[in-house]
Amino acid sequence: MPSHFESQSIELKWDSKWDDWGIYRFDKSSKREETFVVDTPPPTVSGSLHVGHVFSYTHTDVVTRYKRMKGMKIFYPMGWDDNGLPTERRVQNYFNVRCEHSSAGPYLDAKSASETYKKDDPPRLVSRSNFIDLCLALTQEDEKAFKALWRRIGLSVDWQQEYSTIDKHSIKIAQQSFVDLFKKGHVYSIEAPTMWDVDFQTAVAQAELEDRNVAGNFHNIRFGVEGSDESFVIATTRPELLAACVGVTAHPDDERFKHLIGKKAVTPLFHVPVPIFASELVDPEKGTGILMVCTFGDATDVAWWKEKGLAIRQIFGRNGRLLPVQFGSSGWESKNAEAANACYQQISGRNVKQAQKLVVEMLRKPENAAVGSDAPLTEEPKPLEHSVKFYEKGDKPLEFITTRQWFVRLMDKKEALVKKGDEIAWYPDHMRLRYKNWTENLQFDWCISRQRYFGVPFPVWYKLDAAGEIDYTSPIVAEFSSLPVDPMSDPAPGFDESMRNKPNGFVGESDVFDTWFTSSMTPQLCSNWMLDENRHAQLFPMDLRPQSHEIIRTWAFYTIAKAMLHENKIPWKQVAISGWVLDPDRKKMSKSKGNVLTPMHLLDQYGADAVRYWSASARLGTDTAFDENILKIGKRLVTKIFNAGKFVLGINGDPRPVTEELDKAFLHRLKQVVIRTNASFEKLDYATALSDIERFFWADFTDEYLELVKQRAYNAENPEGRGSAITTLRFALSTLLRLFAPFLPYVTEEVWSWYFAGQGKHKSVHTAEFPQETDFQNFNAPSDPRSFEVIAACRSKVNQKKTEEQKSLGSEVESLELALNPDNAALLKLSSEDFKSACKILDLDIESNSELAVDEAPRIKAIRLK
RNA sequence: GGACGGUUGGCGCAGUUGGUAGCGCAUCACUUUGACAUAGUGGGGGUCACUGGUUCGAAUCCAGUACCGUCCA
Repeated sequence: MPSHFESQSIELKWDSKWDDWGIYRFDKSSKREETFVVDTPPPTVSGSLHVGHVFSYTHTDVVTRYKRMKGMKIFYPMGWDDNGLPTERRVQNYFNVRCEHSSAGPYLDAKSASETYKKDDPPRLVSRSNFIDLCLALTQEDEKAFKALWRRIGLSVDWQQEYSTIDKHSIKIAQQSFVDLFKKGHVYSIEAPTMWDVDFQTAVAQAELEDRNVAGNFHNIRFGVEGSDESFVIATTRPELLAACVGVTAHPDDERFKHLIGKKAVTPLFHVPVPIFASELVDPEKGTGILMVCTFGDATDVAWWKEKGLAIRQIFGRNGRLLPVQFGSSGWESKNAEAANACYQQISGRNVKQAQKLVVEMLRKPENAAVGSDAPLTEEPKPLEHSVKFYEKGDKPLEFITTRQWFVRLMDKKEALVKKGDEIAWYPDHMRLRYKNWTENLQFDWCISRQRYFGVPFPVWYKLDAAGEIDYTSPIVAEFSSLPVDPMSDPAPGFDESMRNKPNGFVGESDVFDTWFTSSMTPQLCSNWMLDENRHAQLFPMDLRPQSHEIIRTWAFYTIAKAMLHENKIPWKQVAISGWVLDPDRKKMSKSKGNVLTPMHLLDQYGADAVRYWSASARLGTDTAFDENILKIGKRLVTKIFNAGKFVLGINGDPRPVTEELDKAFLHRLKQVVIRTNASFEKLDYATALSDIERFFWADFTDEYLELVKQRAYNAENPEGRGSAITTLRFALSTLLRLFAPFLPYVTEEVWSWYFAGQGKHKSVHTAEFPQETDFQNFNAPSDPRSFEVIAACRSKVNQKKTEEQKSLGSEVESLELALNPDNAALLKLSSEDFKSACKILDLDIESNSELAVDEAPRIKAIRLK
């Protein structure tokens, strides 16, 4: 036996042995009911590694290891979420490259791209396929780092079930999903106002939005009323949209504006007549109580546009700059086109900020008024803070821009989706409310088109008419059998490649799927949905879905939606929500705050088991401030297990039947812990299980029982008593190692290997049976389970005395007269030899005293210390 | 503004169906005793955020308030 626990070498040793033995490999022949299937949310590999990863993935592993020891066949895959914008951004920065649809340059492989990298050079343009190759190359590097971490913390993943959300198989399943939804009528494409990020130049979905409070200004602007001298003042935070104004609205009950409803307003600067209508959505308290409706300031503008059939005046382009517009032409009527165009000339081509500044300047000029001779801006802009929608990864406010996008129809299925969520068991239960609230408040169908490159392509082409115009009304969708396809390089069915981009030919859909469109298929990616019926039946629905709470609206929601739309099923039976790791000041860790902790140095310093201990001591759903102290405690526990194992297995002698009252009473207590631990695990409450096991191990086993039984275990003159102790010690150690195994796989395996691996059929503790109540059926019950507590209380009394007298605990007691309640006295007599030897008492007199209550501590009547 | 979670010794947390407050860390004193000083023994430290209510009895149940956090608008 080694004298010290060297975590790093022991981790390496077992990681490679487990791999050789294949103990985590999935048994393909297992039946569904004996299989435990884990859906691992693949981490985004382009994100940085941090302790949060270790934290939540350990939770899954602990539960999975428990299930494995309970005899379940485990399916535990690992995936990498590669595709999507985060990877594109990382690749752009890492190699200093850019990609556009039309771009082409000399081909750069990853090696030459990094060798020729120069920070200050302008980005190098590469072709779409070149860019994708670079993305693939970099994600493969990132995967290696993640995989090394997963192995280091001992995740019991079956590495033969590894996948990436951008590999051929995943592309095929994701495209199958689209084709299936298309055939069922659940997807549609439409040209409509869509939330658009002007920097990334892509559409985004509701789930990717973030409300941010930003500083803005209320601008009060005077509008005219057509055919009169009358005027009124609207308030807006977005004066730059004045040229896009298509209406004016006030609350129907607002007496100030009632007489205007039905008339036409005239805008300043551009002199455009627009309808004035009433709407309940207007808050009369806000601003001036009357406001302008534009193409499109926000979601309410979109709603009014739809409801009132307003005009569309799109002034912002996809790059967030103002498009050229000709007032006086059709759709751009103006009462003074010349003045309007003169004003617009100044802002055309500008971005939002510049345009706003210029418009405000123009509004200060009286000659731009719609009516009267005062400046249209009636007072200085009033600063305010208001909430604005951003793409969660973006820096500029989103614009609503009219573009053609594919959508999954969800708005008509909210009720059914809520019902599906209720069929799933959520841990902790209150997390189901997050799902429910999100689903009920859904406002838009799911926009799944992204104008990006590194993603799964739509399996879609469009016909071109004789004039070369795209016909969007009857898209050509690939057949299942032809998948995967890339419509940008594969010709549409029925066409030859030479007909691409030609009149009467075809064009490929250049957009890719929202990354969630693929990520929401992880259960089906693993079960080979539509490709292997048996495997799908064996693995789907899955048992456990672990994830964190901020992605309930995305990952959980979309996955539930997909499973419902495809097969009207739930994707998993249980969802376990891990909390967040906060920094020591209870603040969320984020790159921008610079408070992100990486895990590797912690693993080096404390060992994988200690890091796992820290993770597993946090309950599901609870956010935890990072506390290095817990790692120290974990490391101490590992050392203690190592030493206790060394001690127990270092005692030689023949095991014999358990006959001693102390041993029986101790085993009885151990049995209670086993029962409680199983119950906790069944509720996925691994944290309570760990704390129960730990407390029992430390207090009852090492501090109490080991000390009490030590002398008897060494006593060759009492073979029965010694054999009883050895049986009890080994059984208890074996049980405790197995109880700890899901949490601390390395130290338990190490100690297990010294003795137990050679004894039974299990060379690894991780494939041994998890302890259960029936393990104890061959042991006789103690006379009274309380005898353990009674003897412990007596020992404590003697220890107290020795400590008071500043004696060592190993010092001898010449004589002791101890008074106990009569029942307790009888119990102590059953184990008085253990008591005497443990406390080094030479002469013991036990007095039965009926004045003492059963739960009262024993009383020292007389003691003589040596 | 809506929903959810939290508030227990200096710090981090447990407290299952209401019955005299627990654990770990830290702290103080002591002890090297056949695994472990990364240890052991003993001690000190809390009117369980606040206000009402139900009850013989409330950290626990009910109502409200305050503060912190998260999610959503």
